[in-house]
Amino acid sequence: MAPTSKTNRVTIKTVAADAGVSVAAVSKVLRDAYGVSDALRARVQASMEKLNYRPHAGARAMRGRTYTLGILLPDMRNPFFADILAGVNEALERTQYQTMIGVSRSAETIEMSLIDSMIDRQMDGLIMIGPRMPPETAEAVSTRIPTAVVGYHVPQLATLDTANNDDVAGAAQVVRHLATNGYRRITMVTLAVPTKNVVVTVQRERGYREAMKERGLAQHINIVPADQTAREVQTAVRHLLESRHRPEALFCWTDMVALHALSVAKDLGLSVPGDLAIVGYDNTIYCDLAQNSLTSVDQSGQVLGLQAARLLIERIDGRQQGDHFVVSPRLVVRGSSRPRPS
Amino acid sequence: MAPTSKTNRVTIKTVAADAGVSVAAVSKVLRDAYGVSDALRARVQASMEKLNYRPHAGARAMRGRTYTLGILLPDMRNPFFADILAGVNEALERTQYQTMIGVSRSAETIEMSLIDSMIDRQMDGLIMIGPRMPPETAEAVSTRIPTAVVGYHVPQLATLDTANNDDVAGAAQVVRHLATNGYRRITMVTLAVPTKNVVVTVQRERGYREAMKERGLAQHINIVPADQTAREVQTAVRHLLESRHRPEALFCWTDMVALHALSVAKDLGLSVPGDLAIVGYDNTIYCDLAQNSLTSVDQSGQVLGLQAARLLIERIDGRQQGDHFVVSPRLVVRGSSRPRPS
DNA sequence: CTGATCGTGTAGAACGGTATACGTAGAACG
DNA sequence: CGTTCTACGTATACCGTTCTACACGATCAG
Repeated sequence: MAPTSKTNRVTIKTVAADAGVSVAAVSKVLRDAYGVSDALRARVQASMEKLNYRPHAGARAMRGRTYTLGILLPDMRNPFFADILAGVNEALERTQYQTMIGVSRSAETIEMSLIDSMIDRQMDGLIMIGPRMPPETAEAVSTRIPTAVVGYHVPQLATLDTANNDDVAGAAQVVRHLATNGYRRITMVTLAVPTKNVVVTVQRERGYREAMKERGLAQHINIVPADQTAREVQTAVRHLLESRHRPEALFCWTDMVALHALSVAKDLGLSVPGDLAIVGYDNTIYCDLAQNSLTSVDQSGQVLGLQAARLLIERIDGRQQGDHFVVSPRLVVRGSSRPRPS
Repeated sequence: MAPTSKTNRVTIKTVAADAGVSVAAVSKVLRDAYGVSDALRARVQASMEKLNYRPHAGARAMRGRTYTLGILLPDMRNPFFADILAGVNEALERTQYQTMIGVSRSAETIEMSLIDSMIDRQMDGLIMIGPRMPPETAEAVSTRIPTAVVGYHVPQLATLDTANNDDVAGAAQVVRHLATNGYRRITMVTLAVPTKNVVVTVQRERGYREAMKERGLAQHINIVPADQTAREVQTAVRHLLESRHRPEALFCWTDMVALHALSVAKDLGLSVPGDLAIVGYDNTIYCDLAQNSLTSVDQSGQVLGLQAARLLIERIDGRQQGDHFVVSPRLVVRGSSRPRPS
């Protein structure tokens, strides 16, 4: 038996009685609704304070808003997501909204079941971060609940809002930087997902491809997919670095992969960047550690999170057309991609 | 206006009508309650399936359970917490329970407001991970909502359950290992928090102190506090490594600190472990990367999470006495603490 | 002076479930 | 054969809010 301690919960009725007004009046004060005098408001607020009243979210969910936003995260391990969350929190600081996080472990089935349970819990809106679902599904979701999405390219949709960095440009910057520093055999390590244009990795692959052609390196284009797990990544990279035509540089779709690549390189006795340059994406805190000194693309996760939250609230408040925020990525050069000794 | 689309929501009434039974009967099936025949159950379940019915969490919260557990996390950046979450998820896989995560950013005020909002949302129970609050507060929380806590030492309390590793033993293992490998000036880098015995860091400090004395190194005992932020940690470590009597080894209370220490050491041109041994705690995924090769203490986050979830559900189901799970930590030796060259 | 308008507050029906109390039919029992 | 028990279902009060409809007094326009 869950001890709901029904004995003496302070409800809206208690407050109303204490303040000597009707329940409806208290509700109005709570919702900041029209038709309350300053005097009444003050009286009610004093009572709420005194009784330490807190509205019951479940009851609220029956009719109105819950003032809770759901956040869908692919995994807990990527520190980049922490930046995004920080931005979301910043945006919500001055509002009534709270967040609840769900972790999908990058599986579409878990993703969908989490979305369902967020809807069951009457979340007012949903922020999805790098979802795995196809765009039709995303659109379907957005018709059921106001939705904003980070790291997912669907600028054509009007039913949901997006916040992205320009992944094509970011990847292109990486390639140009490496090419300028004398690297030619640049291989990209990407994520093994069904090729859908909406996913950030596919956008980065495009940027990589285009920039390689632009620099006359088309014959060196090589995109290697690897799964999310540490083992998969390491075996893929190891295989690559032990091959006869070892790449001169690796462009990894995310920092975590780049860190694994650094590890494998070190294991194989290769020096970075002497024998191999490595570049990541996201510019997470680990890049700056001296033992990594990893060149990476900063896509301002905090800004993305902040904008996504802002857009979502606008939409909850009634906006109908899609709004799509884009930030320019910025290459942060560190030791792992210093000019190639000729 | 949030589109609550009241038009055609499938409720328990719809299901009851479709199955040709009463609302109460459907509710019984939902709750797996006593007094339903197999035939009725089957019929109702078929209807629910057909109509794609999903119970409304808010409505449920008014009287019964929400089947949702709140999880309180100090921060998103420590990968150790991902292990714990994995364990919790594992434990809940076969149950009806779902989780909602809140991040307190290590601030007691945020912590308390998150707890309040979890209670407002009628969570059936709460798992707190490494909370910052004093034990009296934790006890107060546990009287309001069934609570299990990970990484928080309050074995004397009966109102809440705990899952811990033996932090004293873990720290002692580190010191003994370093001492055996020839290190004498072993300094501990800990977290700057008000000294409360319940916190893991304080327990680890105790283990460090005891083991140092045991090995006759009492005169080298040195515990340096540093805040959670990257900058604070780095300046503290830098100050330490530039001092006249530079320590021979650093025992860091968590891996993140150890990684920063590695970075500072590399910056200062110190070789690890040649000039300085470094040991962390938690054995997170980063320890195993070759560029870190960090000796660390494994406290099986997954097991802790799993046990915490198990204990919490037991308590929700009515257990009154406290249950306290303890796992033995295991030292994982890597390159950063190899024997000292004499 | 009359009716309309405005500002403020109240009453009470939802909302979608849960849980209690109770009805009923058939079986078991003496 | 009457009584009690058991198994299964139903009717309905209730949970704590929101929100629509409306009441009421004061002010204002004509």
